[in-house]
Amino acid sequence: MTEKPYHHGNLRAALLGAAEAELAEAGVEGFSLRSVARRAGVSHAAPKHHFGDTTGLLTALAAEGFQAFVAAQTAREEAAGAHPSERLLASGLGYVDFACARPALFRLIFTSRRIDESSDTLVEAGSAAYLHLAGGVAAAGGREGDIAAFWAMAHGLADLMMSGRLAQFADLPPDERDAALVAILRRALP
Amino acid sequence: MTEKPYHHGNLRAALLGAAEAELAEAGVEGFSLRSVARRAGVSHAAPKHHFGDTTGLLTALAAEGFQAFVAAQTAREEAAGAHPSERLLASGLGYVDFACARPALFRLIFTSRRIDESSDTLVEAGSAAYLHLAGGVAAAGGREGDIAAFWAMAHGLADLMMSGRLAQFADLPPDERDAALVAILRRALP
DNA sequence: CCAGCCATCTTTGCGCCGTCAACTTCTTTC
DNA sequence: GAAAGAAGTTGACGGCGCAAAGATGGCTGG
Repeated sequence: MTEKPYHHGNLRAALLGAAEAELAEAGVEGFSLRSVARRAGVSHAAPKHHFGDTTGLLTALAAEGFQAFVAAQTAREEAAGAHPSERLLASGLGYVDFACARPALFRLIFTSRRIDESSDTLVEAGSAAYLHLAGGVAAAGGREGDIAAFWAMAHGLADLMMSGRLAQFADLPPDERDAALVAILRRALP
Repeated sequence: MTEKPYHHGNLRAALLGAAEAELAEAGVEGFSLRSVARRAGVSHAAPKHHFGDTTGLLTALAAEGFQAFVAAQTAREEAAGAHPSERLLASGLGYVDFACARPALFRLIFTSRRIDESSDTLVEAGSAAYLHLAGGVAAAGGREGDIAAFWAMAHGLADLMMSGRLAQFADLPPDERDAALVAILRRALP
């Protein structure tokens, strides 16, 4: 019955979980390190040892976010057929999925000034995400310029969907929504 | 020799200017109302009377931002020819121009949770921006679905360019850069 | 087995921040 | 020309990020 052991045991993971919850509720702007600590049931200075400061925590969260971001794309790809173009389109749907499901994390990753862009783990995770996309485009017969085109289209759709600016699609039933998005994504295909 | 008159005279405008400078330097995350007041040379509580709170100030700034955003697009359109499709493509370049020239304002407008989305002036300014885009797409022979496609492409390019993720284009000389962007935007044309 | 080391967490303190309330100064209006 | 109200200031409050120093307890070498 260790009610409140002095040592948490797995505080790092608990803080990351609390941080994402905090991020989802308060957004990057309202993010508070002390609030995260309260969520995890520890003192307000406890995060320091694991992450240094707010930037450190958010950077670690962003690195994890990139992995989940790629996973969302992969999940869609695996549900698609074997045709490379279809898989790339599915990947685009996964891109949008992630943005809509975890908007605060999406924003943190792509537009926050509160993360350390030079962090090794973050750079690595971000590069992996880019390589995943570039690989998909290449498999679909795309060349260098096609990467930017498909990326921009998928990213634009994701960002607008996430911020509720394409309500016309958001209100559709899932399969129709996906079909509408694919019809647009297809324009950016190689 | 009114060294420091008690009444500023045009504090509202001065605060808006200081706020954009603050935004550009500190970003939405690091934005500080007190710092804005210091920039304008007034007491820390002076903004209250004009904008209420931080959200009020940022919301007013965002509304102005939307107008500048449309202006950036219009400037490009007027430099383009008379052909509707070319004008729409030029508008897309203006979209990207604005994002790159005033990234913090772009972020404030599109992805900040720190503005009052229900503000009348903001909604009006945002609607005007949307209608401008929709009008351009319609003039180019586009239908309902084409709006989302072109918007997403322009927005995605703008967001990625702004955050330095398309360095391949950013490093190009202006005309080549524009040509590369137009080549991509063209895919989203009706 | 136990002594000490070290990672982990808490407490305390500092300055900055946003917001509010009360006050002062100026302008406008009747 | 005085009252009324608009425009700024001052002071206070709690919350925040961060740093330093203390408390706790797991772990390792003897």
